Amino acid sequence: MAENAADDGATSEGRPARPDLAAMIVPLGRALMAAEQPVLDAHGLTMWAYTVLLHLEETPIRTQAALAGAIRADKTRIIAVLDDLEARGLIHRQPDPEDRRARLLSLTTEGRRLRDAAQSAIQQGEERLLARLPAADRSGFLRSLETLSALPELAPGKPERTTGRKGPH
Amino acid sequence: MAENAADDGATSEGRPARPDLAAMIVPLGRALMAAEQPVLDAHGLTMWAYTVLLHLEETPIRTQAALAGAIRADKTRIIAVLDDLEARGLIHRQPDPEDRRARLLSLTTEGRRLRDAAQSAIQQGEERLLARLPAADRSGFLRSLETLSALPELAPGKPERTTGRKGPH
DNA sequence: GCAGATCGTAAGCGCATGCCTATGAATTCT
DNA sequence: AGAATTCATAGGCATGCGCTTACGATCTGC
Repeated sequence: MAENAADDGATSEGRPARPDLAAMIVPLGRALMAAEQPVLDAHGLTMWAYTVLLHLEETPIRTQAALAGAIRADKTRIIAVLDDLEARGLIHRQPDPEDRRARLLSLTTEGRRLRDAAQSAIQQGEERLLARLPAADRSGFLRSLETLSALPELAPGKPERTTGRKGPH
Repeated sequence: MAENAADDGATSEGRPARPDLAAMIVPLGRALMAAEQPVLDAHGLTMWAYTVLLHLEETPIRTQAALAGAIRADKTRIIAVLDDLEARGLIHRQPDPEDRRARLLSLTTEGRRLRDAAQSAIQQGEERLLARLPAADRSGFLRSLETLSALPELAPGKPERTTGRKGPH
């Protein structure tokens, strides 16, 4: 295993020993989203709505702007989503007594129930994929994902100035 | 290892032991793409162009339609990309002598050089990310990615009927 | 040789999205 | 009190994309 880079990365600058991370991960994400779609449809949720439900539970969110930032959505774009979720009794949107400009967002019991049901079904489908991995790699894979997801340089940062999407990935 | 799901998935249907795969992978892919962008800019390549260069080398592609399918692009959309790449001497686009409707696509030496340079730079950046993973997990992570990428159910399949993008991820 | 299918190309439609601006309500600073 | 800021909301603009249609050139089957 000289500079031929057997399982080493492309550190040696030659032709790559592996595909680009993005070239593997982005399509993977695409496929996962595609797999989610039917489940979400079955639960009457859009991807945005599901994302909102997920993030409302995970961290205490106070302002809609904060929520929008957290899920990388436009502040003005989640309004309709929230309107819908509220109308269906899945979330509460009460004016903050401390700062009546803001609307306090929280899940209703019904919302939590739906979120749990959808997420459970989704993760069940994902497990079918993970089952394809050698058991030895599986937990490491998940651990690695969680590690990378927590990295600061992966944080939303700041979309510096792009209109709409960019590339194929 | 009861139903409490320590490192097990959400098979037991309760609150999830981990975030959704998509919720971790999609942002990761987004971040990777964002990290690629400056490198591509520096090499004078768009994401589409880079993707084309990558796929032209990897598998012998004969028709533009096949290429478009392989990179999940619209047949009509890569034309401009190919025009540009050809004009810059990075690819050849000769009419197939066997079927003069088709254009044979191939990388020029210059194209291969640029592709190698860009990919090398990109993977170098990716290595910095991978370095954050415990060495024990790293190779397994990459192996898992390659495994999952090769899965048939992750293959482009067929975008069944979506207009533009869909969700937040 | 003619009909139908295929390839590359061009042009247009519709859609989802991000960004910007404006408006009104409420808060904070001076 | 008045000015500046923040929040939620609404509307409009521009972009990137997928899909469809159309067209000419070409290949294939009859």
